[in-house]
Amino acid sequence: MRYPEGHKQEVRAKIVAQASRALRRSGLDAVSIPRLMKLAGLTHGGFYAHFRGRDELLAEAVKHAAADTATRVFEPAPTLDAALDTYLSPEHVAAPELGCVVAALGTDGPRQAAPVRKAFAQAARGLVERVQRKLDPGARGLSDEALATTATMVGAVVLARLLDDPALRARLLAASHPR
Amino acid sequence: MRYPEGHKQEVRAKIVAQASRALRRSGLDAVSIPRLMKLAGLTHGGFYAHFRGRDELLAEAVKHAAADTATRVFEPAPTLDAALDTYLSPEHVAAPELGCVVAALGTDGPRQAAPVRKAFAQAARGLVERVQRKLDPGARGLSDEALATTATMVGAVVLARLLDDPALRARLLAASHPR
Amino acid sequence: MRYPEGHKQEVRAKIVAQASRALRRSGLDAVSIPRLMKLAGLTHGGFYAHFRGRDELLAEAVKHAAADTATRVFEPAPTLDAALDTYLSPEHVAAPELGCVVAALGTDGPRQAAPVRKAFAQAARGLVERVQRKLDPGARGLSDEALATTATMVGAVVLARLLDDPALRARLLAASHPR
Amino acid sequence: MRYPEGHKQEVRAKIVAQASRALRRSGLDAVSIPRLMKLAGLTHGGFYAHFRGRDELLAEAVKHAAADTATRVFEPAPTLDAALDTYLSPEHVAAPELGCVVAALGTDGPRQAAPVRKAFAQAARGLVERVQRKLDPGARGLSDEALATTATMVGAVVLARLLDDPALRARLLAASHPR
DNA sequence: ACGTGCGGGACAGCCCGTTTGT
DNA sequence: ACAAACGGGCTGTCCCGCACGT
Repeated sequence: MRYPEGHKQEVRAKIVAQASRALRRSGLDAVSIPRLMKLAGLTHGGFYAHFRGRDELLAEAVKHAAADTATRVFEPAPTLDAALDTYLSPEHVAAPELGCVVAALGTDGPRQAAPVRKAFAQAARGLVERVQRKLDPGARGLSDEALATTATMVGAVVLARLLDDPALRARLLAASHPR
Repeated sequence: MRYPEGHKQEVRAKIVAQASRALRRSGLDAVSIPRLMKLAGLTHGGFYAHFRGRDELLAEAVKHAAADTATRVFEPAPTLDAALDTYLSPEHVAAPELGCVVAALGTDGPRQAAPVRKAFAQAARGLVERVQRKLDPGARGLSDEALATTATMVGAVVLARLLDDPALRARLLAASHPR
Repeated sequence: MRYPEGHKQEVRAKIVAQASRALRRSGLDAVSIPRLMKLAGLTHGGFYAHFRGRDELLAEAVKHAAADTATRVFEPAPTLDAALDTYLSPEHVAAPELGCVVAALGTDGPRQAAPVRKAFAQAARGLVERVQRKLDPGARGLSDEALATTATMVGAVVLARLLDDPALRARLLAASHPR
Repeated sequence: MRYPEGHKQEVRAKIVAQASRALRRSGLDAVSIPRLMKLAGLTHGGFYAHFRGRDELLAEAVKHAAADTATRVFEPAPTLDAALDTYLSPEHVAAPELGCVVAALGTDGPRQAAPVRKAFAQAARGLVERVQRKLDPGARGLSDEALATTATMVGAVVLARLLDDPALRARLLAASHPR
């Protein structure tokens, strides 16, 4: 083979990782295949060796971003309180490209093609499950508390990113923290 | 004037109204000037007689949508509870083109050009103010409760639109209702 | 009446005069009604109070330009030789907006709508007649010599305007002068 | 490559050829990129893969047309007389899209952007050189006779196309023929 | 696997000619 | 006589998807 074993998987992962960040920073429409491939150090021509089309990449990138949030926010946190400290921090609000894909793109999800929409749905459900697990690791299903808490934290980050008054933004984040 | 008095304002209003609905249904990027003008019964040629450019229209449309939500959701409601009944209803979730612009496009706001971003910021603040007024009509400033409630209701609608399980969606909406 | 007697004729004449110059300087397509009316100190809306449409103005302007050439080039000249001195001068070549409309726009004539084309045809025939009159004031009809001389002088100015070598241009003009 | 070897050159040549004809028939302004590409069997989206912009195409098309005239008029002609028989023929006058670009568009040349103007200048000079070569194949430089003859033949075709009297047109062409 | 290049399609912004009402 | 407004066209740009060759 011309390329080392596992090369393809590496490249694919690199593309997805770049897409995952670019999506959250700039939105779904702003990220084009040429730009994306350039970020991955390639040209746009090779894209279709890795993905059937744009939507397949987007779906993959949304999944990647969701997993990224789990790793960055939920896994290190010992309690829900600690997870919310991170999720509702000014840093998370200021760095959407590294943050929660649901807060970054949630409103765009329902408008996408089926595969992408599915990925968003799974990301949303996964977020609630993460919260649930912190609330009660042994529980089965999703509690009302987990649902409401997730709604609040997502809404708080969305609203905070919209507001242009830093003081109000800080108050909103604090007020949205259960304790 | 070629057209009756106030014709221009009518046409401008019609364009803005169409934009306001189209935006919330299809997202900011999906609505193009040709499509928009066609919805208003015109062709794209005359657009620049009404607006300086695309962003001016978008800003206007966001403001229109925010006012629309105030009219449809908050003004008829005697109490916050009643307003939330409407805001968190399945009908609101299912009809984004008639619903809250913050829930429909919130995550896109921060990525827009300054005039549009400003309109989003004002819409977000206006939403909190509406909630505040229902909570305590005489209050000055925004209370923590208003901020948190707004975050919850916006997040609940965003999340509900993402989820593809109707039962879970209904539970989420109910759980996000303070009472 | 709101405007003094003869106001309309004056305005029409001003528009035609501006068009006549603009045409020869910039070509038929480059002269737009808005620009033209602004040059005449008016807004473009009133244009159709003076002309049925664009072509009527163009035809008028071509006629005006043809008469202008007669006045500037042929009337002051005592002989054909003197007329050619003017027609083939570097000044005429350098200032198309004041020069012969046939040399300035000749090739565009055949592509215009009927009324404009007619005006060009008349301008061309008039040019030959002017030459004929200088050659033999008493003659009836057009002589071969007048036809050939006109062809040469028009072609010389067209070619001279095309060439970007001033020395060659001067030689061309001199060589195209019968004596 | 997706397309056979030399495909791009073929497509570019096809576009230029269509432009070259359309230009001479309809004028520089009348030929738009969408129309042109449609004539070449393409859509206007791909145009900028072949040309930097409109002016690059126009310059190319003018050069192509000049070469076309050389091939059609001058190369087959054994003598200047024969070349003039063709150049001053009713057929040439009636078919500008296949004829001399200087006679078809000469007056538009000086009004174009630099690259196009240059191409016109070269076409004009080339025309004189062709005449010179027929007059005296061994000569260096351009003689007065070649300059004047070229002016006459160009002017005759321009004038002939302007006149709407077929009989007069025929007399003009005959009278402009040196012998 | 990847680079290059091409074709179709869409859009923003601009300008123009014309109509219609005042 | 005027002015606003509308319909239509065009340029330059971008993007997606694909077909090659390497």
